[in-house]
Amino acid sequence: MCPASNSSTRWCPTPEQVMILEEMYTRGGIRTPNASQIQQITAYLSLYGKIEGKNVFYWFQNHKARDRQKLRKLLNHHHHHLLSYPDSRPPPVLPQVSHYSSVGFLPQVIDLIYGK
Amino acid sequence: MCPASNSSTRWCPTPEQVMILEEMYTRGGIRTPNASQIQQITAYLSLYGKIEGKNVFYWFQNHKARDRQKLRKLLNHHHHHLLSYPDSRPPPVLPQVSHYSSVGFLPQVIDLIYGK
DNA sequence: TCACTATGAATGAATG
DNA sequence: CATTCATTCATAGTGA
Repeated sequence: MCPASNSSTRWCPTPEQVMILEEMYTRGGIRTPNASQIQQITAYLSLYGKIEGKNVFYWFQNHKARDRQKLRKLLNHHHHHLLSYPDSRPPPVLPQVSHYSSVGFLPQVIDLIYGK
Repeated sequence: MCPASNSSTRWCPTPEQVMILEEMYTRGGIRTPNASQIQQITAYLSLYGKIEGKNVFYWFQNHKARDRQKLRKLLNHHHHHLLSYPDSRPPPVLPQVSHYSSVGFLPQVIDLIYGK
């Protein structure tokens, strides 16, 4: 979020800018805008506040990366499998890790702690 | 501390979880666990209380970052004149484009948003 | 209630 | 693109 007193050096998008960016991402399907797209988007968003091309560039990169991040989004809820979800659930790209046997995984954690 | 009955929004690690995490950090040397490590750690720590993968992820990120931060300030205190600003890096790789016509670009952005 | 600290969470910016 | 780093926001806990 953007503090009122922005003494920061990094870009701080306004709510409108975020809204538009997300709209472009979700509804527009934009993932990796090219140079001219970035330029146009930047020009448009600058109507709502200071912004540069690199901000747009990074925003899409980060958004896409975190959208499908194996961390935080997929690592989390292990199986909320079938629960009356009529639609297509998010891609189960679960970082399929070894099923640890009830006897096997504890030692693995020990290894994690003390190095292997 | 963690309240027994938490209506909290954010993760509140139990003392055991913190202890184990710090053990992994210091003795195990774990700094940035990968996806499968995070999974295993999460599974193990869930024996001591509710926890998700992202909590583990963030815990290590923060712990490492604050270690660096501490070290940085320490170094800064000793020779603060030598410490460089974080922004002394090469300019971001920017798809720099020239110019857009002030009349023509807005409709194009609309197209970008809603598809063309 | 306010000030302050520790720390979980988030995200912009980079790097390789 | 994935991964990591730096910095900031947000909030629980605490003391006065």
